[in-house]
Amino acid sequence: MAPVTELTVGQVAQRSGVAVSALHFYETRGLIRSHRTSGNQRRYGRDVLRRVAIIRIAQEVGISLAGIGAALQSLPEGRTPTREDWNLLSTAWCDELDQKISQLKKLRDGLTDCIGCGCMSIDKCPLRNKDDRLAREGTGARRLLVER
Amino acid sequence: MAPVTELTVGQVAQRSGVAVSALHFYETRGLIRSHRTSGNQRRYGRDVLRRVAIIRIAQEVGISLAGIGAALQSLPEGRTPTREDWNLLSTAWCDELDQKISQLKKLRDGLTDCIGCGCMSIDKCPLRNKDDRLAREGTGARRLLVER
DNA sequence: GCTTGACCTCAAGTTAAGTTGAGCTTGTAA
DNA sequence: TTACAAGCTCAACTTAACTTGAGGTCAAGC
Repeated sequence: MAPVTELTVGQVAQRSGVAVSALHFYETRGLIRSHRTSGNQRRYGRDVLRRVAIIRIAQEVGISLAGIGAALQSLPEGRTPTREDWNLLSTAWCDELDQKISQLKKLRDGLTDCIGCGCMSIDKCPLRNKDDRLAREGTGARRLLVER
Repeated sequence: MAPVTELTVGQVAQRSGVAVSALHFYETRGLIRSHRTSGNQRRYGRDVLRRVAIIRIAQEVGISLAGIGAALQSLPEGRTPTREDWNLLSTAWCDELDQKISQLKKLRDGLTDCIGCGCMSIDKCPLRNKDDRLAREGTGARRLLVER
């Protein structure tokens, strides 16, 4: 058997749980890289599994592929990510996660208030009325409902 | 001036902070309703503001329009939502929110562990390896990274 | 040496949630 | 009564993240 160091796209797909077409797609987006055999088939180093795993985790956290790409770019060109690199990324993403969590919490608390309090006349509900307030404040400024 | 009970699409747009085109769109999706003037222009009852507000809140919470539609369907046909109805919806959505929050927390804690612990060899990282484990467990079953 | 399954490329399709534009109609204020 | 802002419909475009399909190549086992 050939050394296990090189993986075909199918093998990567199976081990990572990501479809072959998605791997192709990630490649077009510059998120992963491969070299080709003489017969033009993709071959991946084992580190691609790390990358794909990172990509999936980040997506799960709600980061766009573009964002993930940017983060991965920050890694020294073509280098297999070290623990330092990973550390950096996960710290950054952890912060993003924290932000998202607190945003959601604010919303939830808003809803909770709406349920618990007497505001159920709806018309006085703080959440419900943010919109209206915005409108009255003038522009159609598309501010999000949540305070940032 | 005519009684303020009926709103034009433009007025709804302004008061709700939602674009006219979005209101049209919501209507095609059955999320809001209007009747027409003899000249075929939309007129809305004031309760549309409630509906739109609910829609926006739910979206903010990460619920899809389809999901919102389903929830709104559960309200008695064509009735203006009462405080009871709203209560029901917000309770349900609050639960969804809670779930989302705890999902994110799990992910964050996973990341945090990865940062703090010695697992930074990456290869032993619990997050990183969920994929691989899945692959080994057999199918390409597209399970999400997070436990539910 | 042939069959078969894995690969390859490239174009087009998909879903969500709208936006944009064209061409035409209403409604209202001067 | 006329101008012009606001409405109307319908089709097409947008972005993200892929998937699907067509048409053709590669490689490995029998």
